[in-house]
Amino acid sequence: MIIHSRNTIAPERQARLDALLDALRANGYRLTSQRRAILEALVFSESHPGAEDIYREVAQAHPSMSRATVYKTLDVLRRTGQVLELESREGGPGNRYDGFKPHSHPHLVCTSCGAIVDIDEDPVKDKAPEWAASEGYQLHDYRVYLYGRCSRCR
Amino acid sequence: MIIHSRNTIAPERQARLDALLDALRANGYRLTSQRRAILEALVFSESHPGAEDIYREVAQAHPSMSRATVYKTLDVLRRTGQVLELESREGGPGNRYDGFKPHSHPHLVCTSCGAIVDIDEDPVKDKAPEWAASEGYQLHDYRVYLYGRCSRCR
DNA sequence: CTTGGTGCAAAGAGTTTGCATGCCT
DNA sequence: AGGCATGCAAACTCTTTGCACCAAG
Repeated sequence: MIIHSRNTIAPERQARLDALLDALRANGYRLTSQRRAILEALVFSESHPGAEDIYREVAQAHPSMSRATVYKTLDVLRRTGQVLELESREGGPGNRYDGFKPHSHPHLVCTSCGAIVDIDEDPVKDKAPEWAASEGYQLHDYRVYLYGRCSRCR
Repeated sequence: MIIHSRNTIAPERQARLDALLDALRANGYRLTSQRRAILEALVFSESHPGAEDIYREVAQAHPSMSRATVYKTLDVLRRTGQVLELESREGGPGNRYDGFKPHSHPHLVCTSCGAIVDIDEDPVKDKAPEWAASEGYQLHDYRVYLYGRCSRCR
């Protein structure tokens, strides 16, 4: 999977990267070169990469990079709410990550090639708290996955 | 996890079990005593059991039961569209299954104890095909998971 | 300097698979 | 009788963990 082709500069991605770095600093985490590389790969990817994708991308510049470091960094980001973890298995093995838009939003997953695209509309967002409350639950988060076949795979 | 307490007869569950048996027969699958037991555990459970829950329930009457048989039977049911597989990891490890209402519908998952309850409203159902089409995807299925803490866990 | 981070390897968990035996149809 | 189903164990994959070494602050 191609993480990104950084031919054109994406200012909003750069801003998001800065915000991520700030968030880690604010939480007392150290900014190692490995972490910077992982954050960069995450934020500049438009394909909702998996841990393995991030590892392969980052390992090019950091040959000694370990998968464990990728997982540990993803764990840090998850705990600080800076990455959205997609747990759907339908788009291939392993979890997928969104570091650019870390708030919950619906995703459309190709069950053939694993491509994932964001959906901008979200009818669940507003209703979810009521539903949860009516069952006595305190809502924390939610996920919406649509499964289908993308145009390229058909 | 308690699969079910069958003190009161649930006619709609029995009807669903019969439909499941018919579906397997219609697809040329053999009805072994193990399969019957697994289907029964699935259909009469109100807790969206995981594979391990089903195994433990069924193993009581079938001491030689294998986990592999549970997984293989779930695979048969999945392929024939007779069970809804919930892949969310937030409610504990392992997939969860709904054999009573095999059509997709939203679920509310307790991230503390893993309890899962059905949500009857579903604003995604109607909108999903449009969203998918607008991205060039052919929609097959979808999932909606709400995560929270149930009243007992708070 | 001090403490948290990294990288390696091994462990872990859930699920799948190969194969000999068994039993449904 | 024939062939799918079962059960055992091993394999597999993704992810987590323990620990010695290293580097950020």
